[in-house]
Amino acid sequence: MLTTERKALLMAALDKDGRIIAKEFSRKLDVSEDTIRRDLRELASEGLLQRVHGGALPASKALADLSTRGNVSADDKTEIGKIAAAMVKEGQIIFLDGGTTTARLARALRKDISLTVVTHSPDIASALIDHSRVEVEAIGGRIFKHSNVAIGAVAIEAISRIRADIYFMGVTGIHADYGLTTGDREEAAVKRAICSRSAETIALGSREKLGSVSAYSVVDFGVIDSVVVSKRCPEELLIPLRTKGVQIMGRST
Amino acid sequence: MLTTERKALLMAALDKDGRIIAKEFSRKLDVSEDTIRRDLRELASEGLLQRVHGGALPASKALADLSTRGNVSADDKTEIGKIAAAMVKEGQIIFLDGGTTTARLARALRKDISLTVVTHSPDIASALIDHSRVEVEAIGGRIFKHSNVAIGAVAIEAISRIRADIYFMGVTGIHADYGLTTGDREEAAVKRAICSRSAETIALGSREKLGSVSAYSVVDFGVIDSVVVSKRCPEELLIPLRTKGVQIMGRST
DNA sequence: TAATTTCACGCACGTTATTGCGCGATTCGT
DNA sequence: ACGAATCGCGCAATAACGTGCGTGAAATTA
Repeated sequence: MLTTERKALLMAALDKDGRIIAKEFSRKLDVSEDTIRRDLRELASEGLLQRVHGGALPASKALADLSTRGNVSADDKTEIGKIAAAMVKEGQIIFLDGGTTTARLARALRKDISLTVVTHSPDIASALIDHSRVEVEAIGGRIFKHSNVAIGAVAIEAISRIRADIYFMGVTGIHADYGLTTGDREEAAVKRAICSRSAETIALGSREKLGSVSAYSVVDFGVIDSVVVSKRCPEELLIPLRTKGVQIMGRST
Repeated sequence: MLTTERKALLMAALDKDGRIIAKEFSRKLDVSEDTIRRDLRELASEGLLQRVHGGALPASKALADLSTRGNVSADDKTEIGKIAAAMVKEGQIIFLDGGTTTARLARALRKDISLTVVTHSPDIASALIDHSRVEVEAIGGRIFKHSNVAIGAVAIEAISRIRADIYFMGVTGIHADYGLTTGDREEAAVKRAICSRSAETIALGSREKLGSVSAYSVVDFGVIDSVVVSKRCPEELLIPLRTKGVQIMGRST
């Protein structure tokens, strides 16, 4: 049984059944579960399927995709959202990035708080519909499907007309040497534009972001004022950041 | 049964029925109620649904409107959405209004169709995330909470830079004498702006809209090209419109 | 051909996730 | 206000996970 052959069988089965259960295939193909898991991991890293506990699902299942993405360190993100929400003061103008962590922040805002939220994420805009005293200013532009935010020249132009008190930035990588990074060039450009229009920038860093690096640099430390992390976050991940003079928030509370 | 799969089923059921009853799913999927409750709790913490005693409901009112249960002329809207979606041709640029009927239109679009959708509704933008070949252009501006669409000068300015093939307009009133009307002055202004930038304007009229009038006039017949109605719609409601020379679509199919 | 490298695989181990159940608290319907 | 249904939480058993390591086969090199 060739590796490639086995992977092809896995993909075919996924296509047919809409799901793969690792254990089943282990028996069916008479290889160890580890091997199947390895295969699935590799196929997942190629984006051909979506790895889940117990097996795999099609990659295209946006629903499964979204819920899984949100599930990575979910408690972390909720906590960070709460901490960040507590930093917001009545009457401020804040900019909220797209992403699951900022979505938590939006939900963690007091229902009766009165402020202005600017966002280029349709999801964030929709999430704030229940906050009757929160004025929402949506930034338009071409929607980047991967993260569901508006990007491009139109978005950047619209951002340049805004002035915010705080920008809560979501990134995919926070690294002492490489600064803040994200997976898309245009998204990075938008984040930079927002930075330059905000009095204060605060990055939200759930555990898996710390110490990791993505393809495109957003800004270096120094541009951002602080990083919010959860209490759960191991101290050793923070040490490199502290040496860079980054203010860490949410630890001592 | 994979955990993720179960969650996906829950979301699908919520989408379809507009509610989830924990006990029912416990039996249907043959797992304990605790497991369902846990799933629901987790999905709720991700903002994907709203937890209630006994089960769960859609996360937001907007999403609740999309479910077929407990909605005014829901089937009507679904049917109209399908008819309108069938009018869209590959490669076109279409403008989608906010509202539940246009949301159904968006859902009714073929998953593999390739076109550009312009919208000032965050909900519509989010709804199209699964349509990987649909390019979404979001119009920014101040969000009008009542209908959750971008309005104001910023929105109108952004609209003025777009040129669309078809505008699918949602209104709250369609009346032979008063034309098309809606409940907000600024929303009416936005609709007019979109009209003027679209080669063709098609109004979507679920049954309860026909013959009713709202406070603010959008446009008169003559500006719009046709009205889509459902088969269920009583003929007598249409007679006044026919005398005005409005083209009625979706009846003879 | 013999030595060496590369690779796939399975196994063991410690870690994490999932699940059902019991319990006391909360909420709902009457 | 009261009984019943539902809830959240902690616990323990089980399943699944990732990783490091050893083995042996295949490929490469000398």
